[in-house]
Amino acid sequence: MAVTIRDVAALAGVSPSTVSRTCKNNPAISEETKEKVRIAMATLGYEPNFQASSLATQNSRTIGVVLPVSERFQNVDSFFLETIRGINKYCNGHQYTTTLITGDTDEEALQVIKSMVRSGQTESFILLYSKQKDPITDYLYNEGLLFALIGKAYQSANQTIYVDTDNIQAGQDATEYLYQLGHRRIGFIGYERTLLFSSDRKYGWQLAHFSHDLPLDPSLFIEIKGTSKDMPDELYRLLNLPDRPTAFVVTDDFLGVSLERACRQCGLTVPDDVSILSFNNSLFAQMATPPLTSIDVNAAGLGTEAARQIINHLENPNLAATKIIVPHILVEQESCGKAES
Amino acid sequence: MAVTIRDVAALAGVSPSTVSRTCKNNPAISEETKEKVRIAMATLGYEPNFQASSLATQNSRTIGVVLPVSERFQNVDSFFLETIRGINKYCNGHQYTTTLITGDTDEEALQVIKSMVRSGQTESFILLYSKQKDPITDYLYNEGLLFALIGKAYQSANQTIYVDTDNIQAGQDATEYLYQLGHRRIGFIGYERTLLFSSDRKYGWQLAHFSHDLPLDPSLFIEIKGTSKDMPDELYRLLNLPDRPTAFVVTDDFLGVSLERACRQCGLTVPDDVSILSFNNSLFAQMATPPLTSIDVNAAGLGTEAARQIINHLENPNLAATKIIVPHILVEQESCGKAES
DNA sequence: TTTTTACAGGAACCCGTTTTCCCGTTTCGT
DNA sequence: ACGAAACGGGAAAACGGGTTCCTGTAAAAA
Repeated sequence: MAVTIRDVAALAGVSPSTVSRTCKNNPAISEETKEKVRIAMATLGYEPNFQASSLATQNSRTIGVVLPVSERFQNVDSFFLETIRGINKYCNGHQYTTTLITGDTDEEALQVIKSMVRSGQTESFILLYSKQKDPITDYLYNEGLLFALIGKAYQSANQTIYVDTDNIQAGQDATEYLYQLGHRRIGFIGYERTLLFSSDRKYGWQLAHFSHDLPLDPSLFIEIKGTSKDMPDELYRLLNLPDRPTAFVVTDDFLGVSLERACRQCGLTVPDDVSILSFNNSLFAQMATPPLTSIDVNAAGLGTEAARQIINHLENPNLAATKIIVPHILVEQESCGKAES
Repeated sequence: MAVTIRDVAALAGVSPSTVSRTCKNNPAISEETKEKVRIAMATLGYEPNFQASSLATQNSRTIGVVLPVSERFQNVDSFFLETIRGINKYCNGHQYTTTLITGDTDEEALQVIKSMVRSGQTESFILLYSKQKDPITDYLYNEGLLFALIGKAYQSANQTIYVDTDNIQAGQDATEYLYQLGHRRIGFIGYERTLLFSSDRKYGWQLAHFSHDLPLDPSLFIEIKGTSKDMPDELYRLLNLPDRPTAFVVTDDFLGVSLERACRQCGLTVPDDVSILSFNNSLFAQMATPPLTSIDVNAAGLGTEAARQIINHLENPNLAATKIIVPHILVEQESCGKAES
C-alpha cells in the first residue's frame, strides 16, 4: 500500500541505500543522482516509514507532553491548550510529533510514562507544570531521561531544563503599574508557597514595595488554600476596613474574577473603588465585568521554547541544561484606574 | 540498553517466537511454558518495543487527536481538555497512545495529518469538532481512513463514526426545565446555523414550544455572528421590551456569562428578572455571578466513547459505522428561578 | 604508464517483533 | 502396530530503513 524506499529506488534506478543517503543529504552522493532521487520521491509522494526509521535510528522523534493531574490546575485549562499549540507549532516544523500523557492520578500518569519509556516509544518529555515532590519529575530525573519543565525547577535546577516566565519580575511589574497609577495600599492574592509561580509573583510584589519604601502590612496578603472556589473571610474583612487596599495583584484571572465578585458583594466597584491586575490574560480576563487588566505570559511562546530546547538537546546530546525566560506583557483593560488622592 | 524479546527468551530457555506467542496468549503454547516465560518477563521488566511491534503488525496503536483550528472554538478550551482526558483514559487502559495534532490553519493541520498517514505513524483519528466543508474531514473521508467525529456528522452520516450529545433533546430538556418553572417567554441565544450543535439545541427549544402550544416569536432568537465578544443590539432591544423574555436558553456558558453582563447593564437581575440556562457546565458557569445552571454534556464521556469506537473498529476491521449518543445532565445552580405569575 | 586517491553506489546486515513454515513428539483411531 | 492428526515450539523470513563495508570506476599524482 504505502510507498517504500525500494519503490523510490526502483523508479530512480538506484539502490535503496542511495535513496536513504539522499534523504540525509550525504555528501557521498553526487548532486546529479540526488536530484534524480528527489524527483522520484516527489512523484511517488514518498515519506520514510516512521516506525522503521525509529527502529533503525533508535530515536522516536516523539515528545511526551505531560498534563498535570491535580485539580488545582484546572483554572488554567486554556493556558495548557495554548502551550500545547506552541509546542506543536515547533514540532510540526521539525518533523517531530507529540503524544499527550494524562492520568487521573500521579500513579496512573507515571505508569503510562514508564511504559512508554520501556517500550521505546518516547525518550523525552515536556511537563506542562512544575510541582514539588512530583513522582513523575523524580522518575524522569533519576532515570536520566531528557525532560523540560514549564515553570521553575524546584530542585536540581542546574541540571534541569526549564522554561518559565520571570514571575518575580512580572509580580514587580504588576505592582509597579499600580503604584504608578497612584495606589499605595496594594494587596496580593495568591496560592500557598509551594506553588512557585504564585510565590514568585508575591515576592515581586514585595520587592516593588521595598523599592518604593512602602510599608508591607502582612494582612495585605491573602492566601487561597486548597481548591475552594470561594474567597476566604480575611478578604471580606480586608475589603470592609476603612483603609482597605485600593488595588490588588492577583495571581491568576480566575482569582481576579472571584475578587470582582467579592468586591461587588461588598458594594465596591471596579476599578473606581478597587483596581485589579491579574495574570494569564485568558478568556476569563476578557469575559469579566469589567475586563481584567492582566499580564500575558505568552503560553504559546513557553511551549515553543520548551519544544525547541528538547529537540535541540535530542539532536546535540551532551548540551548543558538551559533555563529559558519568556517575556511577559501587560495587557491593559478596564480593571485598573487611578487612585483617588 | 533496553530489554528485548531475546533476553527474555534466553532467560526462559525458549525461542523468541515462543515469547512473542506468550504475549499474545497464543493457545499453541502450553500453560506451563507460558508461565516460565511470564516469570522471565516480569523479572526483566520486559515491555515489547513499540516501533518494532508497529512495524511488524502494520498497526501503530496510535490515534491522532485533531484540535480545531478556528478561533470560534476557543470559548470551550476546557471542553477539549476534558475530552482529551477521556480519550486518554480509555487509551491508557488498552495500550494505545494519542498524538495531538494542531495547526494555525487548516492547511497546516492537514499537512501534518497527511505526513503522519504517509509515514505510517497513525491510521486513525478523532476530530474534536465537527465542521462543514472541513478539508481535514474531507481528506480523511476520501482516503477511506478511520476517524470519529465528536459532534454530529454533516455529510455521509451513515458512513461516519460520530459521538455526540443529543443536542435536540438537550435543548428541549433545557426549555422544558424553564417551562416547568413557569416561564412562558423563553429566548434562545446561539450561533449561526452551520454550527450544528447550536442549531440542534435551538431546534429542541422550538420543539418544546410546540409540545406546549406556546407561540414562537422569531425575535426570541438571537444569533451571534462571527467571533464577536459582545452581545448584539437586538438582545438589548429585547431585554428592554415590556414583555421581555423571563428566561433564556443559551448555547454555551461563555454566552451565558455575556448574557449575565448584558442583563446587569439593563438593570435586570439574574435569576429574579431573567433566568439563564446554558450548556457545558464549564468553569465559566461555576464562576459566573450567579453561577449558571448548565447542561453538562460529559466531555470526558464523549472522548472515552470516541476512543472506544476507534479502537473497536481498528481491531474489528469491517464493522459498520456507529453513532453514539452520550447522555447529558442538567446541573442546577442559581441562575434559574420561578417565573412570577 | 603506473600507482594513488577519491568517491559513487551496491550488497548485506542490523534494529526488535511478528508470523509463516516446518519439524519432532505424543496421542488417538483402526 | 502403524499412519494420521494434534500439539508444542523452533528457525527464519518478513516489516521498512539505516549503516557499514566493499567494490568498481574515474580522476589525479608520480
